Amino acid sequence: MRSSQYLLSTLKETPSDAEVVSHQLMLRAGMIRKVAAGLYTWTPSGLRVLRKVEKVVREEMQSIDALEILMPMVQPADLWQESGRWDDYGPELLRLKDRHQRDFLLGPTHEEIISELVRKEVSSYKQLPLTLFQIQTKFRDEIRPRFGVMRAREFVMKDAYSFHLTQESLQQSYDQMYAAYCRIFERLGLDYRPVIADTGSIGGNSSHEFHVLASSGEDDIAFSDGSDYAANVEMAEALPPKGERATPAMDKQEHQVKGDELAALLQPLSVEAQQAVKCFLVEASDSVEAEYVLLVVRADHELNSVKAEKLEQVASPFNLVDSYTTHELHNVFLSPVDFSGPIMVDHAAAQLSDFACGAGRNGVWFTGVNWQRDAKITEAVDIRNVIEGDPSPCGQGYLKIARGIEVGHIFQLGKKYSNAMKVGVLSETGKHETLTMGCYGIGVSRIVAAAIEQHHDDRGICWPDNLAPFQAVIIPMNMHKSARVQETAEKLYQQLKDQGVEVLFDDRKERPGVMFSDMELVGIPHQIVVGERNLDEGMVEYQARKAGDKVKLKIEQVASHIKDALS
RNA sequence: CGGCGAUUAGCGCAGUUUGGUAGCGCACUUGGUUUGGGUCCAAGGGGUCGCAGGUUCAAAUCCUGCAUCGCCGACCA
Repeated sequence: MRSSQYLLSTLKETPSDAEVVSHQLMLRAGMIRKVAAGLYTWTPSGLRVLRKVEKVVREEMQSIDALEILMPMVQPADLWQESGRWDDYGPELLRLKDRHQRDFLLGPTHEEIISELVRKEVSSYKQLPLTLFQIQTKFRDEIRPRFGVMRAREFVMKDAYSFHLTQESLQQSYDQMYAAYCRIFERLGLDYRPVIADTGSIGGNSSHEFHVLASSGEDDIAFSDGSDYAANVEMAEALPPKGERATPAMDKQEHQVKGDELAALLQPLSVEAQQAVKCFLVEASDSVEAEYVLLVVRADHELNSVKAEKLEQVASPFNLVDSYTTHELHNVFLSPVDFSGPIMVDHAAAQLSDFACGAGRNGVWFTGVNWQRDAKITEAVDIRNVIEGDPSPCGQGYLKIARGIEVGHIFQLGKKYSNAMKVGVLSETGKHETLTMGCYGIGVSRIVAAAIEQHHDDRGICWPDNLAPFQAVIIPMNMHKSARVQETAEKLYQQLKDQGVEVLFDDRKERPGVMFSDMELVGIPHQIVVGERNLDEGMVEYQARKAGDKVKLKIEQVASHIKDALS
């Protein structure tokens, strides 16, 4: 490709609404342009990269015999009514009507459509196991789209679905998919971690997320410094502290306090946050007689609502109740003392003695409170977020916490959808069996942003070879004044093209500085500079975008040198 | 959904307090100059100042409503 015939729309200035570096660079390098909140047009350079990601994903899916299909983005409501998700899904689901006033939706995911396909097309156990995938545009009406294509409303996703007669078969496909995902992220040159994950609203049993480690990530990942253990903080287990609770040494005392901020309130009491607890009022589930459940964690810890929601006593969906609206009591004064309903106490808080807590009256706190004597514990449970330095639940090492960008997620769905949508086959014994399912997603467009988060410097993007929009670029110095330079550049361009190298020939009538900075911004990994300076010796200059040091090459060596660098 | 803020040329912004001819930098076009790291000079094109209504002799500027976008929070794969 000649840059004079290419749309190379680079920007010097950073658009003001781009916060994270990948968003800034994608705009500056002319990869995407915003159409509306969370909606982007992929321009030629951006699309080239997106297609590279798709290519790797597609190849690895094919390598485990997953079959590619393409399902519609617009889906009829009746299938979603059948699975129950028409009602379960919130405003994130964009619903629309056709001209006959029939209900449709823009697909955020495709379990219903694939279930509909498989129940019609697959009728015998002999056709199993079966894995199908597609690379499709999804739509989720995110509350707050941000960070460019990292969290867009419309995005490209690879989604795969597998169908099995037995759990063992599902486990087998799940393991294959897990391995394929590892190969994909390795080939894409990403620093990633598979982590134990929450199954979220899609439901099911086992689940792993694949995270690209980056400070701009939106998820906290906890991982052990002594083993391979890694989990989303939502899921990472906080081990109960060892040892016995100390015996009470203080009497319960009442204190008038000012303000309603925990830290400010503790200071005059001379109580450390580790020696105090905070309480949360949540709706109780039907299995409990009380209306509310009280959740208690140590004041320096954070409540983990994913864990709390899984408690039998707590209503799902998790609903935090504002005690001010219910009892005219500010949340900070909620108290386990004299609370009538179930009191679920985090292990660390349950370990405390002589601690401080709210008194159940506005403006009053207790010190010297002790469990059993002053307040009951219904059950000690794990309902807090782990923090850095906690012992790893795997038993080896301590936890560290890093930010991650979720780029892949695999689930063992079980029979959630196949039951609801009656997906089954006749087994060997002639009996009807409901299938068990797995589903496996990769955020294809998000990967583009994630890769930039990991591969950039102050001049622009530094693409790994497998992702770069072009593999090599030829930058001629003053070609429009020098016939020799032009001739050599043209010759190299032809040679590289003939060898199948994706090469950009910067034949614009621009000053060298402009070309250098544009090509570095766009991030083309291999640069050839053709200039009068070296032509007398029959040489040109080679520079790798990442390493940066310049090497002189004989003109004849260029093509093979680039080929070697790429392999 | 709640709080805050923004909306003026393709991009980044000034002008709004105190109403009176629409500005700057980058980008773009033309000519010249320069040529191994975003040259320099000159000339030029491009705007219903987000939309609608109101006040006024006169509104980018004051008032009202709406829309869009962003940030923080809550929520959510």
